[in-house]
Amino acid sequence: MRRIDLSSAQLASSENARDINRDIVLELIRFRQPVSRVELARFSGLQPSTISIIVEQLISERWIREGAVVRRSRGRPSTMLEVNDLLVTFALDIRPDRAILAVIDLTGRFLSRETVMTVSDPEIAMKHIIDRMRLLQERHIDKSFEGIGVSVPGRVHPETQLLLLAPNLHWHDFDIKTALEDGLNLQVEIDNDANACLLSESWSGRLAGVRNAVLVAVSEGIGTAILSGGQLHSGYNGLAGEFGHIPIDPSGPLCGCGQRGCWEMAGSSRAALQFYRDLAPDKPAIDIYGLLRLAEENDPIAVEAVTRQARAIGRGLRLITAALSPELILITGEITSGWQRFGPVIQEELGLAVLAGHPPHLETAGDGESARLRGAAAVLLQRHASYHHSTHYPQNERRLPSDAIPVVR
Amino acid sequence: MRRIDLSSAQLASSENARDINRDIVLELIRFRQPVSRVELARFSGLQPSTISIIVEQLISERWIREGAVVRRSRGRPSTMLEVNDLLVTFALDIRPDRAILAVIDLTGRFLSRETVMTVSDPEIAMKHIIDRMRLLQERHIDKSFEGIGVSVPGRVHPETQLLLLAPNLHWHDFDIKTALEDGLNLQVEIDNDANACLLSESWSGRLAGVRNAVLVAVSEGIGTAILSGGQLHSGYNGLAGEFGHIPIDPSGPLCGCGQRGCWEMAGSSRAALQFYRDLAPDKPAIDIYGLLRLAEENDPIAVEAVTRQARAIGRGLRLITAALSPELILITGEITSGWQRFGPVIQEELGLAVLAGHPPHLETAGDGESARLRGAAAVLLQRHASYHHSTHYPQNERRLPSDAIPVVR
DNA sequence: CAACCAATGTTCCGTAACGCAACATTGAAA
DNA sequence: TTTCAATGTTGCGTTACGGAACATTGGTTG
Repeated sequence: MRRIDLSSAQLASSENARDINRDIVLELIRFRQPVSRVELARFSGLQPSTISIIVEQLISERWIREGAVVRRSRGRPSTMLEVNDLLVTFALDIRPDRAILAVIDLTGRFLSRETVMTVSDPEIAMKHIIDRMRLLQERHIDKSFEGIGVSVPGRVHPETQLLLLAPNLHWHDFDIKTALEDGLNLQVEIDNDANACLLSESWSGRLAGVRNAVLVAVSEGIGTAILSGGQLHSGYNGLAGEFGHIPIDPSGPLCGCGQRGCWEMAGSSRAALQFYRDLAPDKPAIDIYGLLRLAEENDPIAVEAVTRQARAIGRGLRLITAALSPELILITGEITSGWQRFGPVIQEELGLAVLAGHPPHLETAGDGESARLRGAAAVLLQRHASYHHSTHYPQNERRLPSDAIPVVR
Repeated sequence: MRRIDLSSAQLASSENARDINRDIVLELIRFRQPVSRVELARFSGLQPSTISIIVEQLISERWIREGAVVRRSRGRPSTMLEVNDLLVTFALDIRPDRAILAVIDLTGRFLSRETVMTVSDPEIAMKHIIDRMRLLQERHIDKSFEGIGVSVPGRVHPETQLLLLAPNLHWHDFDIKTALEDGLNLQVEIDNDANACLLSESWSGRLAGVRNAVLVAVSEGIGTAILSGGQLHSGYNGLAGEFGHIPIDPSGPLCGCGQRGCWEMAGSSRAALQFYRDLAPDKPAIDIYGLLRLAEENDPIAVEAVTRQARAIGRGLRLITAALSPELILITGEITSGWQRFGPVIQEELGLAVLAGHPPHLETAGDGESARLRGAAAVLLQRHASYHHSTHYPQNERRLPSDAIPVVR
């Protein structure tokens, strides 16, 4: 299949081929390390000669390094290649009530991970975070910090990286990117938390071969991320994926967004707690983990509350399926800890899909916090790597005289 | 931005660059013809030497041809290049009640256009269509027919091109592609009618620079097509875009699909007629054009019926906006003929978007029938051109031994 | 214990791209 | 008739990848 939108396409030159193949090789090393050059040639389909050159480049750029020399029964021993774990990134997961700061290496391993503070005033919070980052840099003095990836519970403008929408976070009009860049002189990349989770799954190799997927993060609200054609769909201005505020029940309760019966108001963890309170107004207040524990202990009211939530989630997924027909739907959030019981409920509701074809596969994605942190790191590394290349091989700028392409707009 | 899904990526070689640049050049010629080689170099950013080689190739493949020699005040005259209008395609737009057959050249001009028949038995209908096509081939004996593009009111499997879902068309289990291929020995490509309309807009250059858009085809039902990242989003199995059956009003009437209050049941032309019948049960039956004419003549009941439809359309668009945040929403269908009056109603309802950022631009796309036909031609030409290249430059197949890439699936 | 040999990785050459600069072409303007 | 400005072509340098010959290496084998 050919790209449709040629008029805005970049010109191609032979360097493009190298960029693509280099990425493929790095990807292979990430997943198959330790791996020899000849194995890379076999796996990738590239010639050993080409692999050697690409590997030399990747080593000189410190993405990878030579490791053990492995002797087999016959022949020249192979020099194994592995990802260079001296390259690390900061990952910052900002939540409504706290922030998690981690140091993650290229393989996705956590070198450190700490809860930083209760967020109140963004200025103070950021100062605190920057101080902690300086300490971590000193502690990992042998590592090279490539930048800072940030996951936020809100929508971020793809260009300016300013917060556009973060109802659960009271950090409006605060420029996270600039604050961090000024504080540490590192590259900063910010993205939505659901997007980060999806990127994390992609980075981990789980989405290999999957070109259309949706990740649904069920927590206090519901956030979604869309993978379309193997790419994150951020929409114009980065606002895509707000399925959480799609009306699913016009007779439902009023949502903070002003509409009635948003999906969030029935499918989120907050909604499950509300169901529980409605069903058992006299019982003591609990949190979502308490509710799930009760449900696991077969407390009928708790089971009913979470089942209602699960049904609502399933109904929303049906809608997403009609809209996007993804191959795979990934769920993260607290409800995944009760998956054996409530996964089938969601699946059943999703299976009521009215249209032809199989419903999408439904699976859980790992722990939300780790996923968001790894995703934040992935966001950074993706952009960082691109930037890296483009400085090595300055792309020809396509000259666009004022009358170049008729943009009918 | 870098592609996420590298593990399924094809290897790149220098031929890729040529393919991309060749497409860019052909695109430029399509939009700027007649155009000289030097102009192409200026517009594209490629060197004149490179352009010469690419142009030579395109001429030898008969995509373009040399035209007039233009003398300017000074210097060597330019040899203008233009798209070769001897290359034509069949475009077939299958509708529930009829089929339209056209011959379209590379520039999108119609060389012929006729309504073929009332569709009943697909076997007979197809036989009739093939006969007409043979006649047209004889009539345009000087042209070279590159293939047949087909637009159908239903979903088509991207690989097998079999009808998956066509509630309004009773052609189940009939293999259109094979029937046409066997009948005429031409390449056949089929796609959904909404996708065809979107491709037609893209082909016409209207979507230049727009990477996220949604087209909404409002007729008896509602069909949508999604442009994500500059590419058609067909979803897994080609079933994406079924927004028409998204529940928008659970208390609404029962839809043929078994659900209650589907968007189609309030936003389609059929719904507008139903509104009219409900409001004026005694008035004589009319069709949608009659209703729109009445509305234009300020018949209050007709105005009310179409206004209800328009509001429903706007509500659905709000939902699409929350989900996908497109830059542009295009509307086709009968209601566009009352756009001055009802466009603002839709716009107003869309403007109630609860989220940050501007709502998408809302515009009409041209006449549905022409768009579907041009889109059908575009579907064919896109695939045809890709095929063409791949035979000229056989891509290296990427060897994938059984243990090549860990597909965690 | 030395020659063998199988597997790894490198080198060298051919081909296909694009960029760049010198050059050829052309015909009106001076 | 000469000049010259604009178009288009040719030839060379660089960067890709593919392919085959070659170098490397160390256990295996006689």
